[in-house]
Amino acid sequence: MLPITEEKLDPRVRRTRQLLVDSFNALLEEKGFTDLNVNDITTRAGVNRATFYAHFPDKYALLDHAMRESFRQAIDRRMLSACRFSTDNLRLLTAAVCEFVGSIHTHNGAEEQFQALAEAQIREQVYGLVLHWLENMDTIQRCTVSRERAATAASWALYGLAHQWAHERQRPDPARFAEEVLPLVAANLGQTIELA
Amino acid sequence: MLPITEEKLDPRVRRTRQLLVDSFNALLEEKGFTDLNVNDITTRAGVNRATFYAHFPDKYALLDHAMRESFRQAIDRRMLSACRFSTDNLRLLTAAVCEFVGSIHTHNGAEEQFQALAEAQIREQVYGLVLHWLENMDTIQRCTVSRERAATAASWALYGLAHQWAHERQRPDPARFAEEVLPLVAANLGQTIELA
DNA sequence: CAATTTGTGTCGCCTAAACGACACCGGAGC
DNA sequence: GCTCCGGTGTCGTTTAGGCGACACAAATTG
Repeated sequence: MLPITEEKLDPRVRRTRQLLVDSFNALLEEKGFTDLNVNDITTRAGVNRATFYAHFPDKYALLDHAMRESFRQAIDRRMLSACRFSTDNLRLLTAAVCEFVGSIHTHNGAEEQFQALAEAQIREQVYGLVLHWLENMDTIQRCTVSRERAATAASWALYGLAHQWAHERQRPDPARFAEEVLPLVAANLGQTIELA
Repeated sequence: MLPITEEKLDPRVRRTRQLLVDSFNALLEEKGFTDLNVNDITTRAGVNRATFYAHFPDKYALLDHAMRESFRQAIDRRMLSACRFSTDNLRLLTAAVCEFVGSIHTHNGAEEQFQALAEAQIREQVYGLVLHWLENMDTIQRCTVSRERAATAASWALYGLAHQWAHERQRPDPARFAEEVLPLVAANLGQTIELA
């Protein structure tokens, strides 16, 4: 029941999606999200424009997909999805979210709709991961609220903190910041579990 | 009539070929040419094995293609194919061949059939380039031999010198070596043209 | 204002590539 | 000897993608 959704899909599909995502990310750095059209993306990807619409309804959907992929990789790289809950992992997750939010903030700070979609993606995945952790806890104590509510609170709190951190002019080290705010996030989970 | 053979071919074909070439080059570094099979190549490229045979009859043909591409890029990068003849360009070409031969020699020194195919590819292209230069000369003087013969002599001499250079234990700088042997190569062309 | 221009989204026809199955060969091991 | 097996090469069927054309909306421009 690992969250590894390694869909064994047609190599052509996988390839085309990757090409589009890569092209999109490159253009994002160069031109920003707003002035960047489907034609740019497909041309650079070496893919026909019609093919784009076979995969994504519009560029917003691609942004959504790209963000999901990008953030998922950031999580996987730290081997957080494979692990179970621990205060260490929670700290690592916090730092990871900070770095991710920070990087997109510095690069695409002004872009409105961009931020919104990225935000939703990140929260969604943090929610999923935290919930996954909670479900696999062996010591389930003091379940005053459902895991879902706890996960919701934790994911929003976590993102909010990262957001604030990203907007500070003099950002402290992500790891240090994570250490600092750990109790706040843990408090949300503390309603369902007993922290070590 | 530029040698830019930018065949406007189906993006799928271009893409697949590139994937195969990249995969091939990577495996070449890791395992060498002999122990490396079609399955390895296609698996890494994310391409079906049958597709490989739609493009190349066997791995030798792919090596041929990869060498051609690789060397052509090395030439294009120095903008030699776009230029006309000059002693400077001849010097640059010599240095380029040395570097290319040197790199494949250090990496795949032992591989027999590998060397043979690479050799043929390089000579062929040097021949084509030199011939192109000769054909576009404006001062055609003392044509005692045909351009084709001169190009043949020059390309073989050039490769031979690069080959010897690559086999020396203490290789001098390619540019320096090119300067040193320039008269030898130029001598072959000297039968058809008057050097400045 | 009308006349472009630029970007978007869709559709039908055709081809490259995926997939699985097949026969073949040469070597390893009983 | 024999079988087994990994690698090779081919074939028929199905599907993703390329291509051009189309209608449409939103700027731009004269």
